[in-house]
Amino acid sequence: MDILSHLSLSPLFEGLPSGHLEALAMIVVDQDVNRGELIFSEGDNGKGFYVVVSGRVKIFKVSSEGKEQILHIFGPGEPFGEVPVFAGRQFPANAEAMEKSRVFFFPRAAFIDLIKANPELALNMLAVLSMRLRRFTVLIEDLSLKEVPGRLAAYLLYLSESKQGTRHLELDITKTQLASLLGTIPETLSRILGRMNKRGLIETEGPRIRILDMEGLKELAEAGVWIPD
Amino acid sequence: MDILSHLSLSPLFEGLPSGHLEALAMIVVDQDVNRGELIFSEGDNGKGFYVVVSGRVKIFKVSSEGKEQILHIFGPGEPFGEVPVFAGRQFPANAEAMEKSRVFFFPRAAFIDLIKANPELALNMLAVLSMRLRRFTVLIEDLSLKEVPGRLAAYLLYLSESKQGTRHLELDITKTQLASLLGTIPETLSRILGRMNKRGLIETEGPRIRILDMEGLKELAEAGVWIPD
DNA sequence: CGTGGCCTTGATAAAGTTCAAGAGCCGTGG
DNA sequence: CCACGGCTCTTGAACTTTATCAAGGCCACG
Repeated sequence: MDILSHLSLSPLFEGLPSGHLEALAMIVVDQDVNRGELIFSEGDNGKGFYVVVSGRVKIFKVSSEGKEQILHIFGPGEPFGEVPVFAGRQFPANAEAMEKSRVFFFPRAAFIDLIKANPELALNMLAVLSMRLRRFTVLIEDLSLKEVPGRLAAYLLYLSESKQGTRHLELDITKTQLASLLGTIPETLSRILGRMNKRGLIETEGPRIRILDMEGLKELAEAGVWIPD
Repeated sequence: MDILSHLSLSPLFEGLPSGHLEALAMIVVDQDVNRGELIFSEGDNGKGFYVVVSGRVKIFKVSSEGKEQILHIFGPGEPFGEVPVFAGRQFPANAEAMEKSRVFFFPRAAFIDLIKANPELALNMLAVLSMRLRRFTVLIEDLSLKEVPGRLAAYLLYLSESKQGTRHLELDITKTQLASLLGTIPETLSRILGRMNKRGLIETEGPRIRILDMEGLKELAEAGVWIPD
C-alpha cells in the first residue's frame, strides 16, 4: 500500500485537500521497528512526530526503581510524540513498539509549514491533543481518586463499550502490561481479578474475561472502592 | 484597563496582528467571579473557553467520596477549559475561582473562525495544549511512580526553580490545597513536612519554607521514596 | 469573644507492594 | 521431538505506606 492511502486513513488528516496530502507524503519518513524496539526515549530531542501505520506502540514512563507506567497504547492511524513539535524541548516519555510495527515520521519544520497553510490540519491536530488531555484527566482521576479495583472495573467497562457492549472480552495485552496501564503491579492485578471472580462479577479464563454482573462492575467503577461483602 | 491590552498580555495571543486582537476583543465576554464560585462543572457542555485576567482559578476533580484532586492552578494570562472547544463534548473537570477573579470567555464558534484565519493563533494554542500534556505526563508519573515525600520534594524544587533557585519559599496556597495538588490529604502532608524538618531537609514556619538541603531534596524527588535514616 | 476553617498529632485500619516460590506455556536448539 | 530456559501468571506472608477517625490548638473574622 502506498503512503498516500495510509495517510488518508488517519483521522489526523481527515478532510485535507489531496494536494496537501501529497505534500505530506513528500515529507514522511517510512520506518520499520521490531517488537521491543525503542522509537524514542524520554529526554530525546524531538525533531518531529510519528503516526502508527501498523502494529502497536506503547508510550510509557519508568521510575528510578524500574516500575513502568503505560500512558497510551496506540494503534494504526494514531499519532504520537507531538508534544515537542509544538512546545519545543524533549519527549516527555518513552515510545516502544509492542510488536513488529511500521510508523511514519513527520519532520517538525515541514509539518509546521503545512499547518500554517492549512487551518483544517491545525484544527485536526488541536482535536487530537484535546482528546488526549481528556484521557489524561481521566487517568489522573483514576490514579488519585480510585483504588485498583475501581480502575480495573472502569477499564473492563471501557473494553466492553468499545466492542458494542459485549460481555465477552479478550485482552490483547498481557496482564503485566494491563497492570502497568492501571498503575499497579501484576501481583495486585491477579489478586483483584481473583476477588472479582469470587464475587461473581466476572469469569476469567486466561486472556478471556466474561462479564457476569455489568451493574456490579459499574457500581465499582463509579465508587472507586469495593462495596462491602 | 481595557480588554485589548489584557489580551495582548496573554501568551496565547502573542504575535497576533492587531486587527485580529481587535476581532478577539469583539467576541469576549467579560466575567467577574467571587471566591469559591464555580465557573463550570464537569459534564457541562462547553460552549467556549476562558482566560484568567486577574485572580486564580483551580481546575479539579472530585471523587464520589468527596476527595479532591487539583489538576491545575491558573493565574493571569492563562487559558482554561479549551478541551471541549476542539474535542467537542463536555468539560472533563470543574473550575472554581480561588479568590475574587476576572475571566474572559471566548465563544467557541467565533474563536474557531479566528483560528482558521490565523495560523499563528493555531500554533499558539497547539503550544498551550502541548505544554499542558507535558505537565500531565509529569503529574501521572508522580502519582503512580513516586510516593508522597517524592512528590512534595519535586514540588518544592519546582517552586524554588520558578523563583530563580531561591531557598526561601512562600506557599501561596493553603496546605490543604497543596495536599490536594499532590494527590494526598492534609494529615499526610503535615506528617511528611514534619519528617522533612526532622531530617534537616527543610525548615517550616507557617506558609514559609526554607530549603536547608537542596541536594537531599533532589535525591528524594529523583528516587521518589525516602532514603533510609 | 465565639465560631469555623486550617493545621497538627496520635491510634487504628486498609490497601498495596515486596519478596519468595511454584506452576503453566511457548519457542528454540540440540 | 523433546528438553530447556525464559517469561507470565498466581499465591502466600511480611511489611510499608497511606487513609481514616478523633481530638486539640491556633488564628482570623464577624
